[in-house]
Amino acid sequence: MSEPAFYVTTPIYYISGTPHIGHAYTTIAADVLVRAARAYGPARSLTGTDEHGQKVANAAAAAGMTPQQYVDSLAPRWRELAPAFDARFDDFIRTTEPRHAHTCLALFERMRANGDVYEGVYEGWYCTHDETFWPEAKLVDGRCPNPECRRPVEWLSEKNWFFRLSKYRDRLIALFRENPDFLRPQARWNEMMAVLEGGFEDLSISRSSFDWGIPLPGGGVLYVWFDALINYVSALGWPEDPDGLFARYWPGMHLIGKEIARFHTLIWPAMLWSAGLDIPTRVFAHGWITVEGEKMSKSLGNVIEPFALLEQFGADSVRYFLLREAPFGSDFSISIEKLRQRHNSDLGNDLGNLLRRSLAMLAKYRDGIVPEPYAGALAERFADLPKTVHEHVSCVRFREALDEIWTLVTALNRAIDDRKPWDLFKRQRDDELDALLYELCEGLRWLSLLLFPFMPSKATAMWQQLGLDGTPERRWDEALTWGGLARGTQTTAGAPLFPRIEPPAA
RNA sequence: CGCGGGGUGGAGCAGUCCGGUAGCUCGUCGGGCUCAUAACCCGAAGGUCACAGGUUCAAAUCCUGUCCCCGCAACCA
Repeated sequence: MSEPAFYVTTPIYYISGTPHIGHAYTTIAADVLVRAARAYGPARSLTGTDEHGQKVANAAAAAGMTPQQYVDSLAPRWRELAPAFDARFDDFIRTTEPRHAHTCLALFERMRANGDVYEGVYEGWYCTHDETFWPEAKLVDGRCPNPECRRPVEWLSEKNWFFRLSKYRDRLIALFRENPDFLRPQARWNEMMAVLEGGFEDLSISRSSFDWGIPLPGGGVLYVWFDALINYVSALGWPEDPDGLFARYWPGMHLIGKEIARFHTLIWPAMLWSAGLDIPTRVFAHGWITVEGEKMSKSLGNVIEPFALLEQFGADSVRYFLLREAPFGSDFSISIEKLRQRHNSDLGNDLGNLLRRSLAMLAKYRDGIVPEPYAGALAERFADLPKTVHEHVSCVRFREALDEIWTLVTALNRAIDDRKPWDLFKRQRDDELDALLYELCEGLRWLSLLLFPFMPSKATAMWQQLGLDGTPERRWDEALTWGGLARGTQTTAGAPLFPRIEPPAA
């Protein structure tokens, strides 16, 4: 049974920032989704960088570079992010690429032709230092409300292009009502409904006070957010679609952080409708990672650097922690100590040790050679596991998927204790011993396949210790049938999968 | 009356939408086992589900009110 082509995106990351654990989180989640989708059919993933806007232009100037030189110097560190976490993306888009500008202008023209783009005046109180328009009500004594600024503001007005967003309000409300799964989790859905039921004004979609952006005919540049959202379709080659990617993969789903739900679920669908395109299948807005319950921020100095974490724990342990620790969608807190505990306990003690003790016994009692296939109670009990795991992952319930997988880990560990292979060996109960050893190896093969989306390199290591060729990147409907591990396969116990990490000496 | 999230055994969290024996992980204590990364397995203790009212045969779950914590300027998933 094959499913329709699956397409998932991360947001494009704002290039002048520094990659932190939150970026890694979204990136990893998207990678797991796409890998799991591939177990059943074609799938494609996209990530990239958002490179326009005045902030970038100013930072470039401060660094003594042209904006293009500046973004070119920063792009590599964002490209490194996904591979560092074992996440493989099919495409990486930069908003400064010609293909992107091309799509943006085509979309802009399409919207204008449909009467949804008009010229108007954008004005308000502007703080030059913060480069921000402030609503009258926010001003403090007529000055910039930013406590660290408080400079006088000036009335600015510029002629800009506007998008008739208000026109789509009713249609958006209908979308949210009829398709509650369009935006998950529920808390974000409620929030956006509240926005829809409140005021809903047209959106200024161009800027004329600076020029680092996609130039529009007749002057000015596209507003960064307007430009940014379009990346999801420019990467597919819309509108010409020379490789057929758009036809095949759009619409897809967006994985985002909760703070940008508004752009992705209100503005973006309206833009697509305006241009006559399909809207995303769904948007999942995940929560924030906090440190000791507080938001990560530079000013608090509690930012967790993703690359430092990798050195200590390895990509797979970090991936596992982030997806197992909390239900996907809610905020949760991270700490080195928690990571260490999960690594030692779930991964080292439960999983890694299971592989090791099983293969050690197989080596000791049967020279490491897999015995005759045997299907008993375990085969029956876990027959539906692949389906269950796949359903959880498809619904972005990573934690629940891992919980399910762990029931197999626990069952195998328990089977060893209950049936005491060392005893069977002594008493020469060969059939019982063979049956158990087979179940352990076959169970481990299943674990390797099921865990591959979550922990690709450790799952592959398991696969190889089991004496199997290639990697556990297989179609689940074919590979996950009990008895797939062939008799006579030569296994080789290797180094511990997740070596214990001791706490820092007090 | 700005908006939103949250307050559940020692710690961290599910469960709350669709009321019906309060569950998971870690930690603690006791036992078992010896194949294994001092790992594994079994059992136990420990909670008036923030507080107060209300609805109900029945409320962590629904309604009302109160208290407390956290986000909502920038960086930013």
